[in-house]
Amino acid sequence: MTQARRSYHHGNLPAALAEAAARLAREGGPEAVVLREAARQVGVSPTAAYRHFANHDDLLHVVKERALRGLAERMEAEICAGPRLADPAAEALRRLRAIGLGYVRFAISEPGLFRTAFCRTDKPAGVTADPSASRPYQMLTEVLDELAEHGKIGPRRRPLAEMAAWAGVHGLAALLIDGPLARQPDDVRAAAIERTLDMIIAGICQAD
Amino acid sequence: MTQARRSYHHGNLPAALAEAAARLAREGGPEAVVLREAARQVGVSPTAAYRHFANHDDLLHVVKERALRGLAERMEAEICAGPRLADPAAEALRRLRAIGLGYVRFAISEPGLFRTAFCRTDKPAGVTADPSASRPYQMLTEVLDELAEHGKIGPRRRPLAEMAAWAGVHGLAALLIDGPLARQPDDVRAAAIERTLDMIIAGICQAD
DNA sequence: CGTGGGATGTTGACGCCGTACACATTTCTC
DNA sequence: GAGAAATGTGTACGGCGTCAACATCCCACG
Repeated sequence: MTQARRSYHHGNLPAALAEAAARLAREGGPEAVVLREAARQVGVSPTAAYRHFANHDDLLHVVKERALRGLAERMEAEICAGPRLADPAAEALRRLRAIGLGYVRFAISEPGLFRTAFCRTDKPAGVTADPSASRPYQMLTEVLDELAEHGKIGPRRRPLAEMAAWAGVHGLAALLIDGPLARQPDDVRAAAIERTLDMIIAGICQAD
Repeated sequence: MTQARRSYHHGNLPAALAEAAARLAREGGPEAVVLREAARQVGVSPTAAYRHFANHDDLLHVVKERALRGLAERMEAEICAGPRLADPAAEALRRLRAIGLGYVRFAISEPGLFRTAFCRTDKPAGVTADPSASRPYQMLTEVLDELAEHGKIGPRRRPLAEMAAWAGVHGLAALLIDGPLARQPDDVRAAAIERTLDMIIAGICQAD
């Protein structure tokens, strides 16, 4: 936590502000990222933020990038968590499932950050902030390529398979944190996750 | 369009405000729904709105319900558009696809309203505003039941199939209007829609 | 018919927000 | 060590949601 500073200068205001803003996003989603409140928590005047962020949207954008990074890390963790399988096709399937599971688990455990990761900002997603340029997306592509090699995905169906898979898990996450599944008991939610991941895998893995 | 009123009393302020707010949502999404602006467009003082809406969130909630109704209508229209097929299983599949198509087409043609339909509001979705209580959802359930009857969906896989299908189209819509697919040429977007609907149908229709 | 009360709309104010501008302080560089 | 560049402050403006007090209108009841 940030404590009262001794000198006129803060020392590392950009990082401190970003951290405070990220905390706000974590607890209340993108709407809760309020520049003045972040400055308040850091113990600095509101206008000080403008030395390091162009405007409110810029600050939000930084938090968004951070949230996307958190999502990516969660997904990677989920992939590494499971045991590697000997059969390459089975291993690819395991990874595909793990990627999806990491996605929705992050959404569930950090709904505020998840919503911030996909909130609209004026500034377009930069290289770092575009999920389709991130490491998990690369891994998804690799996994799908492997499945195609092993004949699990027909060549005509291979293109855009990442988008279809992404759509599935993203929608699932949305239903879980904001939609009708948010108000369901845990066992129902878990079953819905299983059912949807099954749908994605079966729907992705088709011959032509 | 609303024109200057003649008398002190407006005549139908609630409807006029809701309409103005809906217009704002249509053009700028939920963030654009600002009470004062709606009042301005109707030609009334900001506080007049408080005679008819508890607060800003209440107004937004009304627009949200309206947007959900628009989505439902679009889906129904899409179902009715196509030719009825003789084979009942094929007909059910056609409807399933039409439901999904209506969903994403509404999102594409009315992104502001679509985002408003699923934006967070303090007030929980009432009976009218809960999509899972709406007519299209009922139709989705019916279609899935039919597919189950005709053996296209295994009994163990039938439960929660609506959630899986919903997740798929909802995520697809999100990717199309805010995500990476938003910045793609039309042919890529169309292909992504096809690919994802295929995934959903194939993923839903599985034996146990 | 007229009058009084409830419904409806207005004015003014408050505190919050993002943000611009001028100024103060510190730190860095030559 | 002096000036320049970087960093933080104070003040102010307009916009927002919202409240309290007041104005206007309409209608129901005597």
